[in-house]
Amino acid sequence: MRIATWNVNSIRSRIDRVEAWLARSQVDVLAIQESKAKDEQFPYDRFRALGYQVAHHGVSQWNGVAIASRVGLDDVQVGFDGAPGWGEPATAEARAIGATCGGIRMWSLYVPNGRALEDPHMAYKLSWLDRLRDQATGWAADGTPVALCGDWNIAPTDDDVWSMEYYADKSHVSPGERAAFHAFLDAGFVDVVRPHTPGPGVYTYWDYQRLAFQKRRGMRIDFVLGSPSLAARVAGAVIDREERKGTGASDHAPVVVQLDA
DNA sequence: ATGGTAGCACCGCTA
Repeated sequence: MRIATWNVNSIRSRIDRVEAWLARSQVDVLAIQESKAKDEQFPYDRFRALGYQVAHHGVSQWNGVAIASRVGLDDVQVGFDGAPGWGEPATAEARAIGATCGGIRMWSLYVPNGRALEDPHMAYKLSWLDRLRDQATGWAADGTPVALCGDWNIAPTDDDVWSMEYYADKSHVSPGERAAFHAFLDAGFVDVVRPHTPGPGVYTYWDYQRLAFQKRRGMRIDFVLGSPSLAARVAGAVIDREERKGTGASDHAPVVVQLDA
């Protein structure tokens, strides 16, 4: 079985590329982030035509998460208990959806950006991650294979950014964010991609600006964190940077994990 | 050459 995660940066503008990528990548389950669509705008039919069931959660033009599966899709959960909201008044954003696909408890996660170190969005990001870790620990407690897939908006080590000088005073690399990410590892989750895609200089995201992709100026911020029983089944992983090329690409590359059996 | 992109919805916001 093959699972993947991809921040598509608008499903409506990217659907042709997503369709073509599914056809050639042959993934069984795809966690999608940043659909930038409400449920009624999501192109369900395009996925169905390829043999995938889809669960999508989108409430505005921002955020939006989905799971597409051709190995079953059951027990869909929108959001997670205790997830903090944003705005005034604080309301839950469309940043998490879970479903059981082929025996794997899949989660598509779009972690809040943080924006800047002193921005209120940073506290929201850290709180959101703390609550997620608390919940995810419970999901995996009985040995269920859990895959926390998504855009984490954190570069956990210096090797995960093209320049620490550039990011020194910016979000994504701060000690607080890295601690929030590391807390998942402490809870038993494993970055199942890194052993198969060693760095430095290996990224999943490149800004659209300043020819970042061509200059190899990226960040590794998209991850599949597996519970121990999932991690034990990982046979390989790739970051499909070919998909970042050409006109009409998302600014994120898909990340694919091959599982035994 | 000291700026550059992209997407959505609206003329700014988010990334």
